[in-house]
Parts: sequence; C-alpha cells; structure tokens
Amino acid sequence: MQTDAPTRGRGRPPEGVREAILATTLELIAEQGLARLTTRAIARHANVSEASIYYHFADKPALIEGVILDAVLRPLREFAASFPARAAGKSVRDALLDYGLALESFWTRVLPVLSAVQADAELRERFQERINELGLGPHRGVNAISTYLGERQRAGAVRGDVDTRTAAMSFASACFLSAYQRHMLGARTRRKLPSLSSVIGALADLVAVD
Amino acid sequence: MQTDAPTRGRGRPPEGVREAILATTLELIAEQGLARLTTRAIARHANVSEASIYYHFADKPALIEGVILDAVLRPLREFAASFPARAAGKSVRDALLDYGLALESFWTRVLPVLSAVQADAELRERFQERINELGLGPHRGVNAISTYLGERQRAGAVRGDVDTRTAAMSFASACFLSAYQRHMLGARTRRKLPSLSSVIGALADLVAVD
DNA sequence: GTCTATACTTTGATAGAC
DNA sequence: GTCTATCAAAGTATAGAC
Repeated sequence: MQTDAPTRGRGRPPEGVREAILATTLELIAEQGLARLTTRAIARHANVSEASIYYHFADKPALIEGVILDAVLRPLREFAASFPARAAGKSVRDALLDYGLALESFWTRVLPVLSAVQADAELRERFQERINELGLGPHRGVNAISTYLGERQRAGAVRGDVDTRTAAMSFASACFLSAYQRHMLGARTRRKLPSLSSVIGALADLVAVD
Repeated sequence: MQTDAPTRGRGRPPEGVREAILATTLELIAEQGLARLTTRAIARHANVSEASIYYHFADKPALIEGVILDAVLRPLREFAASFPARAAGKSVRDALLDYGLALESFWTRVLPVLSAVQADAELRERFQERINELGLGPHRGVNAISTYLGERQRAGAVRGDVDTRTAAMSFASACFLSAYQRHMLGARTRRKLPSLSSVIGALADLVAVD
C-alpha cells in the first residue's frame, strides 16, 4: 500500500545499504544471539532485500565474521586510545576508578559478541586465529594497568612492596566479572556483588601510598 | 549392512536412550556451540533415531533447556559440597590455592554452556529467570570465600585491616578471568596472564598474617 | 520405547528484471 | 546496486510399524 514510491525504497538512501546490513546484524546478534539469526531477519530489520546481502557479502559466515571482528576491534581501539588521557593529572585512586569503569563498559559492549562467537565452532576458530595473530586478549589490559602502576610506584605514589602485575590482574578481573554478571543475568537483575566502585576503591587503598 | 542384529540397535541398551541423548547434546553444545546444533546431529552421535528425541522431549527447546540447566546445577552442587572440606586444617594460603583452582575448573566446565545460553534469546530469558529464582550467581562464590576469610580473621590468621568482601571479590574474579581466557582463546593458546596460582599466592600474602 | 519413512517449514543462496 | 521471485537443501516434527 505504498502510495508514492513505486520504484525505490521506503526512505533508505541506496548507498546506505551495506552499512545498514552491518549495523543491523550486530544489533540482532547482541539482542537475540546467533542461534536463530537468519538472513531474512537481517534483511527485514535493515529494510533491505536478502539479495542485497549476497551482493555485498560472499555468504552468511563472511557477513557474520566481518561484523564480529569489527565489533570487537573498534571498541578496543577507542578504549586503548583513551587510556593515557584517563590517567593524566589524577590521583592513583581516581585514575583507577576512571579506568575501571571504562573497562567495565568496554566489556559490556564486547561480551555479547564474544558469546556469539562461542556459539559456532567455525567462527570461534577463525576468531581465535585472528585474535592470536593480533596478539590481543585480556593480558593487554592487565599489562597496561601494570605499566601504569609501575610508573606511579617509581614516582612514589604506589607502595613499594606491591606486586604491580598481581594488583593489575585483580583490578582487571574485577572489572570483567562485574561486566560478565550483568551480561549473564541481565541488567535488571539486582546486583548482589559489591559495586565495582567500592572494590576498586578498596584496591586503591591497598596499593596507594596514603 | 548389519549382519546380526536386525531388530535392535548396535549395542546401546534400550533403556539408555534418554541418557545418551542428554549426554550427547551437552557434548555437542560444548564442542561446537548451539548455532548449528541439529536434532539430526544429536541423533547420529547418540546412536539413536530422531524420533526417540521427540518421544522423550516435547521439542528441541525443551531438550536444550533441560541439558543446559543440568549442566550448570550439577557442577555447582558438586563444587559447593566440596568447599568446607577444602579449607579443613589448611593454612589460609593453601586453602585459597586449593579453592581457587577448583573454582577455575568449575568455570571451565560451565562457561561453554553459559555461552550457549547467550546464543538464543528465549533460552537466555528462561535461564535468567530460573537462576534468579534459585538465587544463584557469582555472588555466591564471593560470599562463601568472604565468610571463610571472616572466620579466619576472627581467629587471627587474616590481617584485621583487610576488607574480606573486597578480597573475596578480587579472588573470585581472578579465578573467573583465568577460566574465561582459556574458554575464549582456546586451551592451546599460550597464556599471557600471570598464572592463577601466582596471583592467588600474592593475594594470600596480602591478607594472611605472616 | 524405538525405529524407518516422510510431511511440512524454514533457510541460505541464485536468477533475472529494472 | 537493488529488487522480486524462486529453488534446492536442511531443519523440525510426526505417523505408523514393530
């Protein structure tokens, strides 16, 4: 029952089709997971035909893999780039708080995609290869914060007897668990873990020079 | 081309069919994920007909849900039951090490299933409901270890100025991150995080009275 | 309670007009 | 570059014999 546009789509500019497919696919993966994701659903939600999907992507796995990798690498780059700025001119405690909350929200963005990867053996294998090639993984975050703590330690702001690598691991993993709980049990669930802020605060008290 | 058993199966006792279906389904979910799991594959690997699946289970979602829930609750019960025994007569350090490694391997068992849950929106919703009803979640582990540390603190084996809840959170989350990295990047991947033992050891040094 | 055979539905992917 | 229409394959689920 379209009254005025018999020849072209219902408002989507033709050149946005590829981007619409990518964005919609990511959205659907995050919302409903990979198990029942169909090309038909992607096409409908993106206001596009299924054929267009196969014009832009070789097949369904190629589309998924592209979306997944991008959905991990993009937030990662943004986050990594923001790190130096976060610490600048702050106390150790404030820097850790700021960094920790950012780390938690990074994981909150990425976890739905990581879970989707685990749902398909082929995808998982390719993803692991790619991540290993790039040398990525949680150790990156641990190393970054460990380096930061080391610097502050030499500057006398962190207690000399603290093992910065262990402290960094505790810190990073608390952020991760916090994000994972929300991911697994849903945002509406009442949080029964100590708040991330309080845990980071307590860790800061342990490592920082008073 | 069966030469000797025209009427009955190739060795599976008829009464084991239901169990075989359950075990095989879990195995396949852990191995290849939920996205491409078919009733045909389950039947083949379990050496059973597809029809038998539908005799024992209402439909595919019902089968999956049963398997999933069992695969989380069973290890959880076993693990929870083993906890008191782990701490008995040990130093704080040894108890934490023992508990931590057990916690890591608990997560290693359960994570593949939790990831599968995230791959299907309907499954995720039912799972979250059930978990919330039962009051489960990572906070259980944190509470248990926090209680343990509190007792040892009153006994003088843990430093009085330690916040046991924060320490427990750090401890539990390190175990979780350790397991998650292996889950996500594969067991063969060279571990680039500090070993869990070393992190737990360092945490124990921080909280235990020398 | 389990099987074989099959009905029905959905899915990924392609052909061809515009 | 995008669409409509269509196909072959794969998927879930059922019927009926034993």
